[in-house]
Amino acid sequence: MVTGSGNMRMTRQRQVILEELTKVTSHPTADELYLAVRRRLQRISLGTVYRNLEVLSQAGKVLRLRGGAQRRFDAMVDPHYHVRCCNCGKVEDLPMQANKRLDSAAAQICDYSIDGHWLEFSGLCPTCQRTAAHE
Amino acid sequence: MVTGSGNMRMTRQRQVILEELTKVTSHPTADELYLAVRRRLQRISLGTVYRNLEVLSQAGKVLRLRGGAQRRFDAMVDPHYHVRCCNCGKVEDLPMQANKRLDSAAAQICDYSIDGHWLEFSGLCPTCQRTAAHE
DNA sequence: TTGCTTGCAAAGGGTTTGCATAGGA
DNA sequence: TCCTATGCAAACCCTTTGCAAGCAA
Repeated sequence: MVTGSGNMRMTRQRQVILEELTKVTSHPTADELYLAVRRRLQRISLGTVYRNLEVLSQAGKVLRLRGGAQRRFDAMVDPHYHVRCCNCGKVEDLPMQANKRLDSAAAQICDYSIDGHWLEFSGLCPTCQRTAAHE
Repeated sequence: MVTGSGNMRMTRQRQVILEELTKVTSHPTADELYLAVRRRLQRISLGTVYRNLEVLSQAGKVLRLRGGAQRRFDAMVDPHYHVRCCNCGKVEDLPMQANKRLDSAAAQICDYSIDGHWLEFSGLCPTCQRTAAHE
């Protein structure tokens, strides 16, 4: 297990980053989160946001999304799935329960010790569907 | 559909890139592939490799893997799943059939027009399991 | 001949890092 | 006090791009 929250100091910056991330469901990038946090801590630096997101995700308090060109983050750390719009890149949570049976199935057909999976759907979001229809 | 192979010229570079990618199952990065291709075409540039991987993936002849810090590619374009070693980053194919029912399930619980999904397992590869055991 | 492709090199953009200072515990 | 965390800015790394020359069709 690599989920030790260890001796992590709860600094004001770290706290505000976590609070702002918890406020939204938009899976912001580090930069988007930086903009939000800066409204409360004017002197915070982007580097601090990156460093804290790294620390927080190692402590299991933040989820780092896979895929996409840019890294995205989520304060919802319970296993869940996502949909990503293949046109605008938006990512949303899916109210679908993570299926642990997939892990056992995978474990049976390969020699890895499976500890989880990532499932992401892709498609057009409603907005982009409308845009596409007009073309 | 955006899968037109269009009027793509089959240049020597493009052909060798595709051939070298087809030879391996290691899901190489652009740079790794560049090294392999350069053994046959000494003057090829990394930019050309990137450009061709982009063109080939838009033509549906190459699969661009998601996730991970670096982009990886696969000549196996039929839908299939992967396992990624969370220690060394290696990616392998899984002999597991892609489950289309997942798409319908997702389509029912969100308003995206789903056109596919990405399923990737994570765990320790046999090599890293052994390394971990010695510590 | 036409215009897509290439090699080269520079630019881009997101993320990481070194360093002196600040500040939790 | 002790040591981690911060702000700042430079460094990094992968990827993209502009341009003149090359080459497939």
